Amino acid sequence: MAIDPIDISEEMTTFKEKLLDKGYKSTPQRDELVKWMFTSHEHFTADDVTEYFRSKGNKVSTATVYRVINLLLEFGLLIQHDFGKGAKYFEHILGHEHHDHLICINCDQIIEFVDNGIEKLQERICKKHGFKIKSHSLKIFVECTKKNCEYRSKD
Amino acid sequence: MAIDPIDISEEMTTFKEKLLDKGYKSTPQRDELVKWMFTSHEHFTADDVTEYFRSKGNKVSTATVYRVINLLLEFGLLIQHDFGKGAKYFEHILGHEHHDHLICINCDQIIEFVDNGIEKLQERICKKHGFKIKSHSLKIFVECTKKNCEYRSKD
DNA sequence: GTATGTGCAAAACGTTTGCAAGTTC
DNA sequence: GAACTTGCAAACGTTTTGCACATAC
Repeated sequence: MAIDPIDISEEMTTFKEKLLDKGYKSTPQRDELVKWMFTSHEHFTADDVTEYFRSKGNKVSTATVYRVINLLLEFGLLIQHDFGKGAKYFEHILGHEHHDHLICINCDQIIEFVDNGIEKLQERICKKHGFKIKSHSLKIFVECTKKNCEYRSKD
Repeated sequence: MAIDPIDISEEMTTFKEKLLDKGYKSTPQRDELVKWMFTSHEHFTADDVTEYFRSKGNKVSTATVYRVINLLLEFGLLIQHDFGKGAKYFEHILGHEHHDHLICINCDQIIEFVDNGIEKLQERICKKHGFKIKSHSLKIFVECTKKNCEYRSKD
């Protein structure tokens, strides 16, 4: 799939500002990793990142990958998902309106969708219970229609 | 909190029938563990179970606890949740209509709620995308109002 | 020059598995 | 007694951490 390049220069600036703000330093590793994560069009795991850089011949240590991810989470520039597939999945927030996910229980397919009904529902429920909303996560587990996915459509 | 005892005898029978059905055997460990899980009014982790039995002086091995949990999941008598708190949480299905969760991001409080709007929403979305619904999970992350929970209400 | 970041290997965590000994049917 | 279950410890996959060395400011 062709990647239509997003302009991430503004967000890179935000990132660097946040770094300095907190007394952290700008390094080539952080730059490269953050650039990759901001440009990624998919949900990715820590391992995806490491593997990508390894395959390009640029070694990054797992530790650094996780440290950068945690930095971005702290800055609110990355969102974490738990799709029940073992590892955590991440996704940057650039130009993404809030969305939820359809997850195939058999294969790795994850589809995003947006539905305004949920936002209203969420507000209604939190108002009723008197809590302060921070975020929500709606996952609908489905069986998808990919050809390579029929293998467990028993029951 | 006083526990109002539920009658689980019917479900214990179901459990034993399913065991025999699949050529598995009934053992004292399974009985005790399943009884505890069916009687539990809370979401629990594998560790909660192990700890409970240890504290009572009845040793159970972690392996057996996990094996029983997986058995109940296989039988559809237990539901698994991922609340982003590290370990998996489990909950029996007895007398529980489907519900979703409010999760405090700071403390361990998890509140259940029922809202019919979600069911309709779920159907609408799956119909639109042409997938077969298996289940859904709506989690609303909030900050709760427990006294022991104010400690991270900054930002 | 000091504080912070990196990479490595080791540890930590929740969960699963191989195997010898014990139980159930 | 054949098949299944248990408990232990070892293995697992993901994520974190301690530490010596390297880098940014």
